[in-house]
Amino acid sequence: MSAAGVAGTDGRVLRARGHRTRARLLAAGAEVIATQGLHAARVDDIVEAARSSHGTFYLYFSSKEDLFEELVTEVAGEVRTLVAELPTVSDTAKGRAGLRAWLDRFADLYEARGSIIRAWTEAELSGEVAGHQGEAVLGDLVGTLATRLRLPRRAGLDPGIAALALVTMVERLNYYANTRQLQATRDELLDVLVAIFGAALFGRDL
Amino acid sequence: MSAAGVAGTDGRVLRARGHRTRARLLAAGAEVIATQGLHAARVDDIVEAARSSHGTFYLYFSSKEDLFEELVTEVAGEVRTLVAELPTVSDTAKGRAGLRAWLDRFADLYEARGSIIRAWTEAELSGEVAGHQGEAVLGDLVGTLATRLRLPRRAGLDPGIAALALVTMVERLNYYANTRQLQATRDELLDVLVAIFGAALFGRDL
Amino acid sequence: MSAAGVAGTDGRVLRARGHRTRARLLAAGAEVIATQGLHAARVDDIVEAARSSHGTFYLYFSSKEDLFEELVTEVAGEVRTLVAELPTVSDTAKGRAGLRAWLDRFADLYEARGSIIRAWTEAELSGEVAGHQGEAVLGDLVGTLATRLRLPRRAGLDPGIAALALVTMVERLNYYANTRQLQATRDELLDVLVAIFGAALFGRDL
Amino acid sequence: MSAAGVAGTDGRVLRARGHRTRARLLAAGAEVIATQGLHAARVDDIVEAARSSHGTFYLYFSSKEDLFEELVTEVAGEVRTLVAELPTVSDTAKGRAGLRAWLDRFADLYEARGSIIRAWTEAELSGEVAGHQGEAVLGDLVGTLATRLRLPRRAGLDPGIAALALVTMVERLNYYANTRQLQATRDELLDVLVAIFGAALFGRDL
DNA sequence: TATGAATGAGATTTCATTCAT
DNA sequence: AATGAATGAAATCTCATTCAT
Repeated sequence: MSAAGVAGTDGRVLRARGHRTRARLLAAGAEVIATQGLHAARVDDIVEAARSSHGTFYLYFSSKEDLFEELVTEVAGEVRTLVAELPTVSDTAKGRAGLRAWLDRFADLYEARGSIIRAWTEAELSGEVAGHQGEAVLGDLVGTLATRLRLPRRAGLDPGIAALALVTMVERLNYYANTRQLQATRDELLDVLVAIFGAALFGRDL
Repeated sequence: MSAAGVAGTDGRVLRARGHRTRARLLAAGAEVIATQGLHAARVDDIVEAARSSHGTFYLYFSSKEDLFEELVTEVAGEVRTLVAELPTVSDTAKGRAGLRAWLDRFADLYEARGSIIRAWTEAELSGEVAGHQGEAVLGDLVGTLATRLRLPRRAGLDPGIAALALVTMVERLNYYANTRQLQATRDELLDVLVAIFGAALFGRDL
Repeated sequence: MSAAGVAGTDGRVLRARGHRTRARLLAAGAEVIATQGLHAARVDDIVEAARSSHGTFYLYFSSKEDLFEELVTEVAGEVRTLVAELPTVSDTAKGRAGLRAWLDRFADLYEARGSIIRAWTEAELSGEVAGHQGEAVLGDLVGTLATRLRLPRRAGLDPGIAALALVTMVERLNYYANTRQLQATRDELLDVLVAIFGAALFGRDL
Repeated sequence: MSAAGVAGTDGRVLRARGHRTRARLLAAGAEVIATQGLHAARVDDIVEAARSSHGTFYLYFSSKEDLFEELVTEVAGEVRTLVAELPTVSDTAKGRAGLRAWLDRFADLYEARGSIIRAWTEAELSGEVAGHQGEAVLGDLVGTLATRLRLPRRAGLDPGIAALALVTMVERLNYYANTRQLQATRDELLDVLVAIFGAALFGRDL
């Protein structure tokens, strides 16, 4: 989406200043939601963090949900991009290194955007936001994994379920690492994920 | 907790009718929270579902959060009981059968109580409820798993992290199964979980 | 009012047990009002203090105000009795001693009943209770004082106003003494009151 | 306090319109509290009297008590100013005239602000408001009186108690005059007060 | 005569959104 | 393009009073 294409609520095409203000509000929204959670985040907090005002907020977003969906769309794009770059994983040193590198990038993304991802999951579940980008992105990720990871078929397992199992494991482990409920270094985290992936994929030792 | 020991907000000991009303409110609370989420659930909805009134609600609970914590304590007890019964898993048919049976019971519990567990996780994270039973129960589960599953040490992996990874996988897979984002039979679910556990624990093929 | 004449809300004549319960509620009401003030005093507190119940409360009093008015009537009677015993004050040692003794009894009464008297004043003023016994009792006291104290007429002063001035001084000084805003012994209190009365009445030195 | 320094609940600096609204709410609050008393005064009444709304009310005050404390601070300032201007009273025509003039100003202040003063006294006593400005102001007044009135020491009276006695007399007499429980002209009121003060201070005839 | 459960009107407070400048 | 004042619907919680036993 090019900057020129972004418009305010009423469809006006925005000038430079407008873009900056809009971006400030988005960033403030992300920050406030990360800190306080989606529900506790009040428009008041967001405009204060953005050093803006209520009136201005509604100049750029039609509602609080609107801003949130915008954030989700942003993050969904980033996730899709990352998913597209998931390497085909083979049972070689190179294959493992590629997987580890990819999981490292995922961890980076989660560190930066995890709060949005979490809020998004919760919100979609409770039906508080309209779209269902979440399911789509998740389905995308699971589908790609199921394909690229070449999960063995011989055991009669559903590769979709297995892929989902592994995906959620990755997501949750990053979640706990970011919420400080898990004290672990990035390397320890990746060690465990790669080991379990490896065992699941190639039947290797843990 | 014997019935005689349960009391209203002000410490009164309740009679039979009181107990019934209180139980009705708890059940209604669980149902409404399951359906709408903790935030969207209004006291209004709960008392309506319980065919009771605001005044009565506050006779038994000091706030919506109070009722919720009560529910959480209930569920936490059930989870702890189940955790205590986690078998030691060995690489035998019997060991796998024991694990599968336990995961089946976990799935049952999650089916019945998952909505509370989810709301609880979210609420604790955003600091909306006082206690931290969630972390304690999770730590309990992870610790028990790390011990009983005899995760291999030779790979230099942190057993705590590995146990957490497996636990979250179990929890999330049940989550998606219950929220209908995952269409899978109970058997398909257990197949995948047992397979990944087996691979992680004993280095076997998926 | 004889015990036999006291009845419950519905006009029933009460038996011994009923009388005791009613008395317990009255005493509890006085205590709670003294401690927490009229507004903060909830029926809940009163019945708890009386080790009774809501249902029982409304068996004896038609409302919270009803109990309060009963208390006021009681106190009003005590005040009237005391007022009736106000001695004629002459400018002699005996006259002063009589005045001092009477003020001492007033202080006793205020110590015991001041909280009711205060609540009563406030409530009547804000129109929260129906009756106007307060004004009547005050008028009675002022009238009696104006007569018995033989306030000098020659200065052209209105004896009613002067009597009111002195009465309020007595009431407020006791008030501050009882609310601990004034740290004074009973003797210091009486010294000041007698001195100012004396000066006002007989033009003597303070 | 300059207008620029006054802010809403959240510390925003207000513009002209905001100041007007805030002032309207304060005035309405004073009026409603005067009429109905602190307890009976509902936020609803206040915003209606101010032709404003609930939301606006809480934009400027964090609660009903907050508004009330603001009023009290205002009045406390006025009382302190008046107290500071209490003249040293000597036993001369000029001294009496000065005292009378001061009592006249006190009566004016009480006429305008008495309702606040009364509510304030009651509220502080029952612990419904946080501050204890009342005791401080009263102590101030009593201390100043005790000093400036040169109450005779020879009688062995505590000047603090005597000053308090006189102060309360002034306050209460104004109170009864304003609540229409005392029908008296301003002059009659002042006559009595000056006379009793004079008698107390200089041992003169009433 | 006593009890305690149940009620619901009414009060306070919050906050997304709109309005006026 | 920006601001901040104003709004009011909706949610929580209290408590005097009534009901059922």
